[in-house]
Amino acid sequence: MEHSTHHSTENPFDTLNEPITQRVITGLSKIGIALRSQSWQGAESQGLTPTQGQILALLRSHPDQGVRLSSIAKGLATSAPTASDAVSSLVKKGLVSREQAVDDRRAIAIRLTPEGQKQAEQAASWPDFLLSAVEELSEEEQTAFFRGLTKMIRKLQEQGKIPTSRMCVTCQYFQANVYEDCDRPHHCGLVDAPFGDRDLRLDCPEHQAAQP
Amino acid sequence: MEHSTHHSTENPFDTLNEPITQRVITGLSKIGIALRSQSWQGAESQGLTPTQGQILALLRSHPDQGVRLSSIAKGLATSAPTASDAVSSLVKKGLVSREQAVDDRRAIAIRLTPEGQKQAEQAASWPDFLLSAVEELSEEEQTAFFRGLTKMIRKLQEQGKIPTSRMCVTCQYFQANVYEDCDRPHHCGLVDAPFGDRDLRLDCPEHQAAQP
DNA sequence: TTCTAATAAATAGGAATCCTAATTAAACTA
DNA sequence: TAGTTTAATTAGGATTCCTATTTATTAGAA
Repeated sequence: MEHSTHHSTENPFDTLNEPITQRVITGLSKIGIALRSQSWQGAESQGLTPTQGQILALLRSHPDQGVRLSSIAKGLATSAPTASDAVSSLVKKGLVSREQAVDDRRAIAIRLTPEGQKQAEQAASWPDFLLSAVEELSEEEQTAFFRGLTKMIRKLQEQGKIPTSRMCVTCQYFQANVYEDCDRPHHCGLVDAPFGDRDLRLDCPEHQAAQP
Repeated sequence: MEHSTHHSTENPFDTLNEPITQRVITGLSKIGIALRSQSWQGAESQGLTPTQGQILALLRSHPDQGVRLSSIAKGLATSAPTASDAVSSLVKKGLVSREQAVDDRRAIAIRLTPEGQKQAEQAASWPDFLLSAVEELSEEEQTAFFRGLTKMIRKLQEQGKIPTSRMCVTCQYFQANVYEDCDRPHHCGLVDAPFGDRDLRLDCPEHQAAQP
């Protein structure tokens, strides 16, 4: 009765407590509150709003070509008008340029200006207020936490509740669990090397979408 | 060279990848985007805004006495004016009442009306859109994830980056790691029973703040 | 006691967010 | 070519969000 039968019903917490799934959701909601309130603090110090800062950060992570307005709206999970407003503000501030897209004359290509480039650097780093909190976890805990996060994000993407991002697990170069090695069971066909859960990426520039 | 030296530098991901802490932060930011966009969807279907819905939910979890405006502002990590505006909207909609506080004539006591009671029920459940994502994790993964979440939230609270909530780990009834039992090492002095990480609460109505 | 902070909330004012609906222009498609 | 879809903007309205200010009340100090 000491080491093995712990999931018995004698534990008052089993009946008093909300299910753990519910408490995980509560916890994530609290992180959400922190993210919301800190996004204001981070952005305002730069004279930006959260949306504006997030647009700069998004442009920074897609440096190749100009980005469509619709991509921005999708990436931030806002409506097109909201994205358009924010881009207008950024143009007014000289951080971003609106250009004709070459391949579609309805569309625009949004790019960072040199000044925007600089600001984007800073804007992308506001979530680092979480760093010290993440560092409270041991390496193993971080890996486990990250794996859970990856699974959840993937599911949310499948459900259309979160913008799709360039994750390993949805990449054509990715082969899951092809090696015996517990630490590095996966294979990336692009760099042609094995890797593990803790190496998974959530937003890889080299991502090529796989067939579902 | 197969099972033990996995943290060698031969793994291209060790050098190519961002550190895992950074990717955890990226993942949490993505969850944050989901929370923001879904909070609109959840609230709008009720004719509310996210802030308004969150206020209803907060009032619901403090059913005893009327709640101060300042508590609401703190709990939602907004400024007092924002909270005041949202409360005014709720009063206009008949979901909430503003009363004189009995002990302090400057202060107000905010309460749910019967109609607000009903709406609060619904408003509190919008984060359940995460449920199916959390259920992607095994029981063990959920527990590990929850433990990580708890640690992070505690740290964020210490740093004042998140509103303090009524967590076990900051409660005077809580004694950490007093038992050998790995599954239930902690003790709750209120119900006088051992419990484990997966039973920890983030918002316990019986919470009594401990001395730091 | 009386004067002076400190606190609780509301108000003012302004920029931005957020939505839906409607508009304009261009690109597919039958 | 006509009709539909798509990309983006505009319009309009409620809300959010901030800081700074105002009013009332409480608490502390001389």
